[in-house]
Amino acid sequence: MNGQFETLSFAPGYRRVAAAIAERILDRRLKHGDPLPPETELATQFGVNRSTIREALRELESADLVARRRGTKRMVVARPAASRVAGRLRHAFALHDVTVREVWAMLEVLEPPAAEAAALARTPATLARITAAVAAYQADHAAAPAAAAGVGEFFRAVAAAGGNRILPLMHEPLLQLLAVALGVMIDAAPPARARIGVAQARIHEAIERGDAELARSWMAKHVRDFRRGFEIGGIDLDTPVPID
Amino acid sequence: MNGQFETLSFAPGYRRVAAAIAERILDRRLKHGDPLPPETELATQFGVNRSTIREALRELESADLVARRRGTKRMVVARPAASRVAGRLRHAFALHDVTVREVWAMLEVLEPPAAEAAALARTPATLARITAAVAAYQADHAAAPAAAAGVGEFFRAVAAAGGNRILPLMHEPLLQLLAVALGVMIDAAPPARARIGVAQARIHEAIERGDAELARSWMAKHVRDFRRGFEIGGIDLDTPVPID
DNA sequence: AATGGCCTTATTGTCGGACAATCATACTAT
DNA sequence: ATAGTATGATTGTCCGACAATAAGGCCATT
Repeated sequence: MNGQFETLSFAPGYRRVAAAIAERILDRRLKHGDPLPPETELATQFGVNRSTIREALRELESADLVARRRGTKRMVVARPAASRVAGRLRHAFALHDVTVREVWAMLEVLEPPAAEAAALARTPATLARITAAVAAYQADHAAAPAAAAGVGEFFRAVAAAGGNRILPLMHEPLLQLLAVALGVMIDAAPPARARIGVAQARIHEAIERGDAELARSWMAKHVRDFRRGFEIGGIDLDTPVPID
Repeated sequence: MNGQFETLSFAPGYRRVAAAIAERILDRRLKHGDPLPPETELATQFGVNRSTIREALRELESADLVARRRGTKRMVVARPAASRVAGRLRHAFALHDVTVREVWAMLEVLEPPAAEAAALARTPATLARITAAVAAYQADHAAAPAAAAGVGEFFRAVAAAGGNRILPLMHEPLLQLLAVALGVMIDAAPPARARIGVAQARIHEAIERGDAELARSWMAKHVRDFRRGFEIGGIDLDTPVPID
């Protein structure tokens, strides 16, 4: 505060309205699932025009703090689903020209602990999802895109089994970013497909038996293996991740 | 496709407009920093009313795909900054009632590899930031909030030194979520403050010397220590993270 | 009782026009 | 070169309007 004035802040009405509603949602005065008042009522309550309200609502809608169920009119308070937040993150990463190497390095950080946690916290339901993912991958030996999707589902199932709700949110954008590169890799390096199947089976087995250390080490090997696959597939690790 | 019709999708005009512009941005036809055409021109180009354009713009603005430089009128194409994305993620986590334990577990996953990477990829500039963070923490022995902020800055500096641009984006929301709990902990458990200082110094030293293994193990110990701090500070690990 | 048709009302999506505030720019005077 | 001034472009906000449609109540049919 040494003699300088702080920059005084303007804020357009639509932004202030959005902030006010967001605050109500974040401090739980508006709970998840509550219907929002109609636009006209919001307009009178805030003392602004309906157009202004609508712009604020678009902002909140884009932030996934409010949503509309399909084929319905009233808005309800929502909470951001993993997939939506992941999409936002994916955009951010893509626009920052994140490279395949960086995404892969993050997977190398996240997945082994995820497997370890899954082995410790598994339940019949979460285990079933992993089993299904492994089976689906091995059944689907036909198309590369399907195989790539199968790889993603396996990681998702393992992450979900760990019981930490932050992990799925964080690695979802990574999986989305890698989807294209994975497809290329599986197409170009046929042995990779088989090795992935073996690794999945081993990891699945370790998680099923509750052997955390084994699950971790196999997962580490599994992720490390991707790097060779990318190199064989001719994917330059230092180019920006390809977008769909 | 077995006899079921796919749900045919309407989409309001403002959403289609937003999607069209977003696509142009994501496929780089509109580059970062490019000015957007004025609203009236967009309206005629899309053949819709300016109100519709404005609602679409609010959506893109909230997604941080477009932004306005302070005190200027024209919109420019932007790319989501770390802080904005982190805020969005923090909201999502908070609304999902994520617990202190979950946040802390993620730090336990992310920070040791971050320290390891920092030791391998450090540069004079990134090292200087870590040095400054350690010094600031040890100078600021007065207020708990300041100390908590210092802890955050240390983690940020280490993450930035690793050179992977995804990591800072991912752990930023975790630090924001933990800020409150850290303040409480530092207030309630005075010895914790000293131990944190020691750990920071050791990690800093290891990174400076390029000793990746030492950096990793000290960071692991450092994060593990937080758990004890939380327990001593009377913070229940299984309650939702406190929001500011 | 459940189902489907019909009507009324409430609400949203979109439009057109309007106006003040203010940013951008060119021009002028010092 | 700098500061003032005039002009046009652009945004923020308002008003009023209307078609389309979701919500909800009522009624007849099965």
